Amino acid sequence: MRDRNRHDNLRRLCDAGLRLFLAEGTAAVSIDDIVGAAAMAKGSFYRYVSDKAELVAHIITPVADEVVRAMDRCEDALRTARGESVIDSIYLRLALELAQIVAAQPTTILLYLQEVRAPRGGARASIHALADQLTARTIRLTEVARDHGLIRDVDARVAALTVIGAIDGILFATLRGRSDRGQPDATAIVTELVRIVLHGIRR
Amino acid sequence: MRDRNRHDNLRRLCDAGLRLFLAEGTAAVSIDDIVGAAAMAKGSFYRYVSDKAELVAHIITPVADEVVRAMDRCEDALRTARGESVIDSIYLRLALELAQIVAAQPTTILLYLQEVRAPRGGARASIHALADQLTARTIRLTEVARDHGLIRDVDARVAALTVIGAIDGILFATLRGRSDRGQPDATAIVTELVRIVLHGIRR
Amino acid sequence: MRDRNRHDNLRRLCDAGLRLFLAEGTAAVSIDDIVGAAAMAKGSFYRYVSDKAELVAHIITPVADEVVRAMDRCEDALRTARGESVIDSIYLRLALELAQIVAAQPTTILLYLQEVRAPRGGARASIHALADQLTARTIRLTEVARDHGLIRDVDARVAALTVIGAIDGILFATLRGRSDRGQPDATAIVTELVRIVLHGIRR
Amino acid sequence: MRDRNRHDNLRRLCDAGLRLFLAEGTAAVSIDDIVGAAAMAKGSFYRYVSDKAELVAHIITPVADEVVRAMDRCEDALRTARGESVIDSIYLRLALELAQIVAAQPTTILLYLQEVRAPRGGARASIHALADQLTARTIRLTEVARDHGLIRDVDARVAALTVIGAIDGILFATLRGRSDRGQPDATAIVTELVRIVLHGIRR
DNA sequence: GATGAATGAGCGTTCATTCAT
DNA sequence: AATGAATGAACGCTCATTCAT
Repeated sequence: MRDRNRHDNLRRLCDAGLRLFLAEGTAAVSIDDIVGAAAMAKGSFYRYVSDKAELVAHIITPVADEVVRAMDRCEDALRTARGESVIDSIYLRLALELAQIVAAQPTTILLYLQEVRAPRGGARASIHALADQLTARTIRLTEVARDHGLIRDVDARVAALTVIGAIDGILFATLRGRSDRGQPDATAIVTELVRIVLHGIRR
Repeated sequence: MRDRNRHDNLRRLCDAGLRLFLAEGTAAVSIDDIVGAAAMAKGSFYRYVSDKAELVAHIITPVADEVVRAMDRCEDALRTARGESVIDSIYLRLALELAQIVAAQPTTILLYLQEVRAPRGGARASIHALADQLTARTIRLTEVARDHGLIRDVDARVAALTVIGAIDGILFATLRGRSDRGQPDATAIVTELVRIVLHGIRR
Repeated sequence: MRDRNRHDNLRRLCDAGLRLFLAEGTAAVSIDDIVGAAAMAKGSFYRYVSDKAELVAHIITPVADEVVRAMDRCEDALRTARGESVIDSIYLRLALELAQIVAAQPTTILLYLQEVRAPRGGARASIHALADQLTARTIRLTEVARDHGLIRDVDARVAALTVIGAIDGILFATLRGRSDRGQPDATAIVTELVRIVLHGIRR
Repeated sequence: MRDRNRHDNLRRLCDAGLRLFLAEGTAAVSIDDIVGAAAMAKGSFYRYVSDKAELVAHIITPVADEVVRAMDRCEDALRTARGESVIDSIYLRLALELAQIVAAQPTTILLYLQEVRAPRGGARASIHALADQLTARTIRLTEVARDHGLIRDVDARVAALTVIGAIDGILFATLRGRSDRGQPDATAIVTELVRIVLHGIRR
């Protein structure tokens, strides 16, 4: 009962925070704004999180963990894979898993995309932590793919950043566009992304 | 002489502001920080600009105007163009002109890319104004191209946002990456961008 | 049984409070700190005492009562005493009784000495109450002594405050010094105090 | 003119702070209280000092420096002195110099005495710094005196702390007593102190 | 009786903005 | 024209106190 309440209140803070962060940016939202939107006293905020950065982390981390796990599974699968068609399906699977995450949590992903370009600092530690994980894992994935002869023999780091940049840009444009007028459509997004990635990188 | 002085001081504010905005984000930089870095009294700030948003505008607008003019020239040329090879060269010319702007003002472009995803509000009016202009003109360019049968018959708005998203993402990754370790290389960036755009959109 | 529990809990609060008050001062210790150190819920604090001042009173008052009773006994004895050697032994007896209290409750006495100089207010009501009692009784003792011709014919108030000041200062230096490195030694303290008082005041 | 103003305002803050600190203790006085008493905006406080501790330091340090210098002069004089009467006059001179400081700045000295017993921490850094200096120098003075055979052959540290404790206690009782009903009388205080010190320590 | 969640006033501190010099 | 002192609203955060469970 107590735990239930605690969980509910933390959820209300996260929901209110996410909504406000998307509308005004993490830097412009005050603790007062958040507790006001969550219909809660100011002091209660600090019962659930130690500061705004931790609230952002509560919003980001679950999704971040899912994303990182999907990429790790992809990397593991690639390391033992043989045959081009198998490898293709491994990448496709990653794309589908990521698309499901995006479809399930579009607003959290949008928050990430919205804030990740801001310089480190402020309440964005968890956002840049995810960015760092994504960068490192994408570089490793690209190295594995190149070592399998799947993609052009390019600098893995440059190719990885380019891919991330493109996906990130298109995803943001899509999600922000949708969020401006309704719910995002996961299928459309995934189609777009897979097309871009495969067209841009494959030899 | 008076004007000369005024111009120099405004320039110093812009330079200091740009440097700080890139390092910490527009939201996190105080007027005190700016006048401190510009070695100027706080009161003088308000003699040159009315607030932080106007300083950002002073930094962004010249570059924004150049970008918009280049796109307008491209649109004008396209409207009267006949023959596929001519049209190809018109697009290439746009790409080159934009690349020159990026190469000439990489930090200003980086500031734009860094801040454009943050929600409207704060000191970002001029940044979102440029974003709006870019979106509107890219959509029009896409419509013209589609009407000429140059690109696949897609929703012009979706295609435009996708292209902007991809360019924007790659450009940011490139510029931020370069700015982390030295000066950006315009030629490399142009090559990358042209390749992406042509691969992703042409039929 | 109920009372036993109540008494134990109050004791735990007093012990935790005394330890924290000595380490950080009554003003700097929060109710949270106290219940945390006493391993008790915050709400329980208010079941046992109404606020921090009352907790301080629970710590101070028992010792204060002992001190006051010893002084009262001394005063009573003096009022009926005849002969210088008798009177000498009455003073000596007071000194010994006080020394026993100090030796039995050095930390409580140290808390008193540490806080008594802070202005009235805060959680110090009981501490200043003891100070007031000490002052009043010392003045009366001095008056009695002067009336018996035992000490120089000085302003009793000035002499009393001087004696209190000196004892208080030396006692604090001794107790704080000892508490810095171990348990205080009652005998040494008594010796010191008696020497000072008798040297400083007697004719 | 600007400097004049700055000096005046800092002075107003120190005066208001000292008055409030004496009335309520440094811990209980808020910045709001201080700027209210100094008839100044809250933000101005931070133009003159960085926090409450620095304001206390501004009040204490000038007096602390005078005290320390007087003790250093005494120590220097003692190290080269020959003959008991010379040495006596050196101590007397120290007592007079200290008495002049007390007479000139009784409220600052009272603040020191009032706060020095509170545990380290809060805004008391400068107060404990002075306490440390006094302790160290008193121990050295006592060692010199003992080495000259001027005082009983005791543990210099114990003797020093005892002397400080006694002076400190009497001085506080005197100053607080006076400040309760009027201006302190420097001559009376000095007489009392010299008598105590010489009676208590000399062989 | 015991708990700890909830509250909101109050704290120290920062900052954009104004204005006398 | 240039300065930087002055302002006070607003921020992040703490805390004594209350009260439903």
